[in-house]
Amino acid sequence: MNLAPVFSALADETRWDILTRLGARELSASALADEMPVSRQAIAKHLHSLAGAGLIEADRVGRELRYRALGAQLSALANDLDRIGREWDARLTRIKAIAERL
Amino acid sequence: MNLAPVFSALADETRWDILTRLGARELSASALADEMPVSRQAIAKHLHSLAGAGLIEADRVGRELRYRALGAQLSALANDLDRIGREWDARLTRIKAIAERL
DNA sequence: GTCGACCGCAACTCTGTGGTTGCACTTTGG
DNA sequence: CCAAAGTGCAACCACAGAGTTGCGGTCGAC
Repeated sequence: MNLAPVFSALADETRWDILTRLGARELSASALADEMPVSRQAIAKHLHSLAGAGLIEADRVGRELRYRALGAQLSALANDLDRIGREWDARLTRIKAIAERL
Repeated sequence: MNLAPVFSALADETRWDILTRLGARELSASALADEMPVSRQAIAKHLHSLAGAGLIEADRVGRELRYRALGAQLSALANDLDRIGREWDARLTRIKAIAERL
């Protein structure tokens, strides 16, 4: 599985800011733009890439789109990372065990 | 804690390629350049940013630097992400519970 | 001691993308 | 019904960074 695209979505400071705000409460693009120092269009682009990475979802409420963060996606990513990390360390300890047997 | 720098270290495809190779066995910059389609200097830059993010370490062996991936760092990151993801989802289920009480 | 392998630094190119402004479209609220 | 709020699309600018080439330095092998 290819993790780089998801990390690239998470790598931007502004995008992470947006994500944490959406983790705390649902917000529209305009509402986010009101409380952040960038234009609404910049926010909209970030929301698109975040949605593309499966990290947020939107619901229509009246004429606005309320976005919310999807924690399950983050947890799934965390699972993959943990698995990979353990693999690497397992290899190291295996090597070390062989070395000590000499 | 500021996660964006680590994310941006993980956001590049080539860097993941390097990381997974180092997860399988220790390699020098030149050795990596031999088996990858980019120059040694490009590899060296990636190794610097990966080391800066605490994802790899190097040992001197003769005149070469052998790099290895640090799985513990990945697992630590995984922990943080999982915690955050669960927080977000916990908030959602809390809201949903309140909504259903009406 | 010398040659070759490995590393590091510096300058340069070029693509990707985060940000902006401007305009047009839809929809709600009064 | 009309104004304003909310969104979307397009063109443009500016900077970051991934990649290259070139050179110099250091250390091991012979």
